[in-house]
Amino acid sequence: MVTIKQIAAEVGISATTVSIVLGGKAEERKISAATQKKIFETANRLGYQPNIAARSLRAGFGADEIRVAMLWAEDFRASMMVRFWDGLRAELAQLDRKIRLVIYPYTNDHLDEVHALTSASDCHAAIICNASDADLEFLRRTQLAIPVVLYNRTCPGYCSVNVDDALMGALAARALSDQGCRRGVVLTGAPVFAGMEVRVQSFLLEGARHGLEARVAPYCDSSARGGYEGARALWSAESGEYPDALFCGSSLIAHGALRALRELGLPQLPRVVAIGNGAPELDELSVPSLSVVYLPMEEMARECLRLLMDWMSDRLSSPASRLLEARYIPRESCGPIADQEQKTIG
Amino acid sequence: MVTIKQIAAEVGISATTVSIVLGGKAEERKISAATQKKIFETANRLGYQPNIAARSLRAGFGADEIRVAMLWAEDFRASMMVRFWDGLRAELAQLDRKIRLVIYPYTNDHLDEVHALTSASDCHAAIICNASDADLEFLRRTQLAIPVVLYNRTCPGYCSVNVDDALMGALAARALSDQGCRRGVVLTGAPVFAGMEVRVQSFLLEGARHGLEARVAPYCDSSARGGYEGARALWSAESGEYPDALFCGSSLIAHGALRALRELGLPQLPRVVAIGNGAPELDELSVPSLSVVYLPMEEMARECLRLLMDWMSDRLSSPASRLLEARYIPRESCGPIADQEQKTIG
DNA sequence: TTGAAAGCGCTAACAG
DNA sequence: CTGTTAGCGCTTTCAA
Repeated sequence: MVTIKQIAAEVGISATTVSIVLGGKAEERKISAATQKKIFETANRLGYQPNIAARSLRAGFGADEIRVAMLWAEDFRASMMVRFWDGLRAELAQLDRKIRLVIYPYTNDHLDEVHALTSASDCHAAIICNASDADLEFLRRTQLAIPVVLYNRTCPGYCSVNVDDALMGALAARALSDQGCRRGVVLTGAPVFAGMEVRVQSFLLEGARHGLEARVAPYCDSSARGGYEGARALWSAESGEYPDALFCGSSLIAHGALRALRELGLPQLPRVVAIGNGAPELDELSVPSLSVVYLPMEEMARECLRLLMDWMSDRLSSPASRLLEARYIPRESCGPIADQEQKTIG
Repeated sequence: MVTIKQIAAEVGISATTVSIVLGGKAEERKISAATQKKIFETANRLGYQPNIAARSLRAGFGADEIRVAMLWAEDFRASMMVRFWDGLRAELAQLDRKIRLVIYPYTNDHLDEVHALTSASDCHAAIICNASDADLEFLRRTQLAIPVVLYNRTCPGYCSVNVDDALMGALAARALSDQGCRRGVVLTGAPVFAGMEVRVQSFLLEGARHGLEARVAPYCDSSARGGYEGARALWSAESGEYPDALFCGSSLIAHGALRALRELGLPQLPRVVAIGNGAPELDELSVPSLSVVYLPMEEMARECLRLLMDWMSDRLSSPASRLLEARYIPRESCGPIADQEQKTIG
């Protein structure tokens, strides 16, 4: 990288003068127009960019802030980023410490390439979201340079905030079976981590236990369009009796599916339950409104940050994990669970 | 802020040793357990946090990256942040330079408190989104320390990327009047910048010109719920003839309104057009699917970044503005515009 | 009108 | 086992 020293050498002048000119203080320091011109030209020619770290160090600014990285996989879940971000922001507002939150997009299975984790010179701490199995494997065998909390994943030696994936699947099964459903379909995207499969397996198991026979449809794209096309294909292929229950891996998939089912003009719509990972607002207003097993993402984000603060300030003697509760929220697409004591299920 | 020097002084030891211990190299450097203990205790007691700027400078890491701030107002538009962020990410992938994008949330009317803009020691450049009129006034009278591009705002002396607000309103009016609508309502949130009012005024004007008499409803909350409640109130209050056209200030508002209108069981649904600032995917799949005047947010984000790069590398001799095209996208909630030459409207 | 020197906080090399 | 020194890139005195 080109520095003011290099520019100075190139022009045949001192670094001080270069700093003055590039810092916009040429007039008050009465630097000659000729010198200014040469400096600007050279800076542009060499593609000079100031070193931010050097400037902040010198200015002393930002020394009091704690920089926390929010690692978010840049895939179909990008649209869900805001809920998590919102949760973190809400928690920040409560905290006394000055924290700067920085989003680090990363690619699944390439967490090992994120320099901020393996060096301590980029961030003070990090929250890792959406880790894939390969990413978890990397974490397991690596000693990171900074304290970290995992969102909805577990890994030995790490703090984490989780929901009970098995319970989520079971709740969905119970909701549908309690409404009298007997033939179910699971429509979901290709699993990117073990928990997704746990949800589905648990759904199948708990369903079977309550008279709901279900099968897993071919994986669809994890989007509204994926849900639309997936549901359309499923119901079009059906020759005999239609399924009376649909369990979707995400609310986006469910919204697409609902639209498709409606278009098909079926005599009777199946009941639908989804993992509620999207904006609740949209789930409430779809036609019909969407019943979900609600993923308390904002609350989990807040908990991640709290845990991280505790972990950083040594209030925790060893890595801790916290489990947050996933609730079933009945809406029009599927009625309530008969048994009030949801937590005993599974 | 507490530094390793202070810890060293407190313990009665050199800064080097403190650095070694806190850097996790105590074993290989054979620092005595007693010293380590004292250092850790003191660091915790004083609440030591390493100075990131000093570390990066020392490590030489990050010197090659350009840090760009994305300033986004933390209000109801937070949910729209992802589209913009996605657009920027797409453009980043094309660029040769190594750029680090950092989201800086700010509060409208308080842009002047964003230190990153007035000091050059935090970021190399910034993209300012959602500026309010007060924020623009601040920009007008201030000489910022870093190059900046404005998203969907204009301000003398600044680069900006815009859409034609008047055209957007006019397109909505044309779509509705071309479908034979005669009585319209505008449902929108309280305007946070002049462009929102321009859209509405232009809608009213172009409507009147084509036989569509419209009025502006009381401002609703800028959310799906706001649209739901707003539409419900409007149609419930109606005694005589119902409006046959609805123009919504955002797609979220429209989705709420659609749901409300459907619930009311009207003999005939009004035609609906919204400013398409949400995820197109959702507009396509609502019931009915939503016709919008599409705000090309991702494309605008990319253009912001391109403009910023040009501006920074001195390829522009003076601030430039670019205008992107807003298109009407007919879906089920309102048919097409008869005149193909949309751009001549207004 | 310009330059020399000091120092922001940290760590690596080297010396005891 | 621990300390001294130097220097990362930059800006701000202060001196010429």
